[in-house]
Amino acid sequence: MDSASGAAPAASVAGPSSSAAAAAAAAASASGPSSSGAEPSAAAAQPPRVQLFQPPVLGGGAGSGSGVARACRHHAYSRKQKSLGLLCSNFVALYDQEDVETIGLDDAAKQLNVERRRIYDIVNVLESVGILVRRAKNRYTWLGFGGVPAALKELKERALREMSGSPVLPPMEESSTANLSDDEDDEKLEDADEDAESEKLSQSVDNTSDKPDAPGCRLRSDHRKEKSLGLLTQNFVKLFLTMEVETISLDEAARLLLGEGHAESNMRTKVRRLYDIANVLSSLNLIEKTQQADTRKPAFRWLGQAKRKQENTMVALPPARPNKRAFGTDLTNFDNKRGRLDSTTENKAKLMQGAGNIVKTFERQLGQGNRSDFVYGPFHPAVVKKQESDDLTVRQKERKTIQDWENLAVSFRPQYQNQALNDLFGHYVEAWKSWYLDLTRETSS
DNA sequence: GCTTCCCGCCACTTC
DNA sequence: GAAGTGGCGGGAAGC
Repeated sequence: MDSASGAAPAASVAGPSSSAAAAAAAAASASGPSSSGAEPSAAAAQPPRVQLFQPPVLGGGAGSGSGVARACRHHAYSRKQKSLGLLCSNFVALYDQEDVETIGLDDAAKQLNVERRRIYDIVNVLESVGILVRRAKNRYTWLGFGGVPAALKELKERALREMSGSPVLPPMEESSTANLSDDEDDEKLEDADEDAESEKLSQSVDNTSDKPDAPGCRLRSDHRKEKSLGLLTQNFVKLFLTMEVETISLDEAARLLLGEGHAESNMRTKVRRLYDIANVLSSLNLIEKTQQADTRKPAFRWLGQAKRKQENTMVALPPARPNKRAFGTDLTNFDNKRGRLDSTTENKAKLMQGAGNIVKTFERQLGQGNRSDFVYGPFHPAVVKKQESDDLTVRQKERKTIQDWENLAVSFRPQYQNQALNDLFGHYVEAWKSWYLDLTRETSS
């Protein structure tokens, strides 16, 4: 299959960033839902009805040999056209319709003209933020963006529960012991060490959705799950949710999620995955790429729902992103070598620096004069809030939220094994405290 | 030269 | 045993 030749009239890669997705969305709605609630079989048989941005097919979906694919690479190949973010936008445009209920992976792969493997990536991330849910093999149920707030809330609560001092693991939970034994049994010992050490967030995953099978299998699948993209996504999001981190670099995130003292290769792998996740999340407008103020390192800022005006129109339009790189245009130029992650002291210094930045941004938010701009939670309806900013009920709501936060701060007993995380958290507690005091004074007057 | 991230191999899981 | 799932890291595009 010659790929490049068939390259559909790419809805303009060069066009306005969102045009591809927008066009996709428009086209999608014009031509009706693709695999609407219809029967799986029926859906699978459908030819593509939606004219989405069609990247040249390379070595994928059609089962072409990778050699051919690579051979085709020379002309017309552009990563931008095949990015996960764009794919995600198209995916959302395709399925975010009123009458879409179920999604078949095959169908999706076919419609989007990509290989299945890529669909798994997208779907795993989407599932972890509640946009869809796996129903059966090959079948997902589309929940849409309406499912996001609940998912995030759930995520946050879970994270808080995990961190809230309750003994590291629920007795019956296999998590950490399992991890341990699993790791020990694992043939990849070095790997295991790192994992065992770094499960602070991962072990959290009370991913009980799976049937309690034979213990042996369980260990293995747990181990696998612990490294899953979905889980990593959740933990990444948790960083934003629980700590209200406004921006975080992928390096930091990887470090936080992985813990210190792990192999560099592990870090690299983690960061690679985080790139994947970040691209998807940013195409959902849940995060956006920015730069850390002083280090000028690329980082991601949590947008949550705050910036999403209306659920329905919020169909994954990448934030003014003329091209893939634009969203990360200013690539870091910090002249560190890859090995930079090895030095623990340096790590620590950097983390603290990062924490400083985060606190700064946090403070910036707080001190922004008109506090009504502050978004308490990821899904606080910022727009409404603005309108009613001087409304008493809003004040009360705020107050309640604040109290919630305070409760959190008080009841919280984060037990990060990672010292840096502890330090980081300390900063937040301080920030919360002063903010809370300040606000209490105001609201009660 | 470095960052970003696509691609597809292949191990593992599920049917 | 076959099909589905997805971790993983090589290596190339992009800057």
